[in-house]
Amino acid sequence: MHDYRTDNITPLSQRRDRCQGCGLRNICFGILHHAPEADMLERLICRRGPLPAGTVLFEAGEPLERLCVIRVGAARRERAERCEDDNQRVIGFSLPGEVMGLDALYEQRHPTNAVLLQNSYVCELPFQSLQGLAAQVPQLWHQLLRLSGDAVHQNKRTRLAMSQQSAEGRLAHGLLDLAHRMARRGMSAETIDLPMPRQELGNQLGLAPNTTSRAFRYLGEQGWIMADGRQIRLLDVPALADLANWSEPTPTVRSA
Amino acid sequence: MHDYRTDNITPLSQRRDRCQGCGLRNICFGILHHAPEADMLERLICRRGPLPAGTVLFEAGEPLERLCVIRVGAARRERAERCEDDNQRVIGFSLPGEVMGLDALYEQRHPTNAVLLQNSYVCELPFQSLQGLAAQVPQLWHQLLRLSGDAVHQNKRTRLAMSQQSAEGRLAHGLLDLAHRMARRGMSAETIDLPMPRQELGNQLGLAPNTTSRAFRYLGEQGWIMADGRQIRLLDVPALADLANWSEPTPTVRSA
DNA sequence: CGTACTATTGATGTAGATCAACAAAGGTGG
DNA sequence: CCACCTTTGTTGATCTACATCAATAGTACG
Repeated sequence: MHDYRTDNITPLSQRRDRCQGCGLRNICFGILHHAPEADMLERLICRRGPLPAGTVLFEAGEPLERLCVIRVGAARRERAERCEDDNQRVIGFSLPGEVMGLDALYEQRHPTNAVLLQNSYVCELPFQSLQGLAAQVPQLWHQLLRLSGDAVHQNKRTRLAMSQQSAEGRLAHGLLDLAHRMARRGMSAETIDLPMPRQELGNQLGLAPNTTSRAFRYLGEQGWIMADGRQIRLLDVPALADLANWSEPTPTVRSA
Repeated sequence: MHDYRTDNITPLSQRRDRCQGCGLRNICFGILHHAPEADMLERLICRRGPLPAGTVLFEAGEPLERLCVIRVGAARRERAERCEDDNQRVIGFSLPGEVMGLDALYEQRHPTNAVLLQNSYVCELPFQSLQGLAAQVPQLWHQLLRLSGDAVHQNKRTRLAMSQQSAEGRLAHGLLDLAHRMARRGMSAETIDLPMPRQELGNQLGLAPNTTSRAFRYLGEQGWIMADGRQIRLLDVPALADLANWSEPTPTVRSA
């Protein structure tokens, strides 16, 4: 594993395809689309890729220097300490378009590792520069706070599901969560391409590998989902939502 | 249950005891202590109390109008929908000094109810006004983002504990979490006065009432804690931390 | 063609939910 | 003051969901 920071940097001068699948739209969620400040933000962003699976974006304890958004790919967030059981470390996953690094603000250093699950393209944004820009565009602060606040809420809900649901319910919750988050970014909510092995998904849901397998089988047998390898099709979202005690607009319903 | 907004409002003109156990210090965490802007923030804050236990501070779906900080007391956060099992609704607890409402930013409306567990004193801060002040003191945005980001991380950790730990481990985690959060606000980390019934704490940890009781007994028998009613003394924090797979500075170690 | 890694399936044991009874504490009204 | 009820906590007995152990494929990759 080598330091990825030195390779695959696309010089800014060569890339002016703003908002074209890059992190800009994701970070700003449309706020700056047509503002002149969008250009300024654009200039602060640094794109990197392709980076191979396994690349460490940042490690726990590292000082927060930049926010990071995956353009294409996915990452796993994990605790720093090696546990006896190596599988008990996954804290969560980061999908394309989701801002990574906000949870580092409290201590000014990253609380977890971030490791790429697939070959990925990422955007980076020095936090210092962002602060500078935000001083001129206060809405940017508001936007970051929105994203962060949402993450709080989502995590609370998932925590509730984890502590109280059956294995099948957890899996349903996990799948709906992924679909929900992908739908937000304009990706298909019906067909999920799991960026991680099934077992790792199960593990993050607190399930043993074989329990995960059985839960997948169960959902398939009920006709709620169609699973083919890592391709998961959600056939009956309402049923899944019911099973998972999901209590918000289901993934197919786009939120504003 | 009546609308609490109309009673027990202390006119601002009568209260100039700034930073004296009020939410100001809590929200600003010392940032504005000596700045002239502290006065401005001070003027925006509205204190209320005493409010009786059971008071609904806000309900899910309500638009976000103000942030709220408990000065004395505690609150329970719960889902809006009535489940078959009424106990499966607790999302979390809010302790004195913790900002409530940031999770409402994404949708601009509160995702959960907030109900007082005890007779409490609270501070309120209209979000509009806060935005105005933050425009002049950008550090305030940063501070809010810090708090929110920290909440994200804490919730992720708890989620991990919930999904993978034994009953005793969960309880240990829950107690350490409370102690940790109280210690941050300068309260004792050794002796916890549970603001909620034990069973409700257990419930939030995904434990049945009788399992909660047994877990308490176990921790007591090991000599890790001394429990007398709602008074819990943490006798062996390292042991608890080990059991809970706690992986951060233990409550007695004050973080900067 | 072997060595990982990932997934499936069966057999077994156990942690904890559930059911049920009871005890202690706090409130309320007579 | 005491009878009464509600809330909260404890303890035992049973039952089940899931972890665990173990074996076997299927795939990918060197």
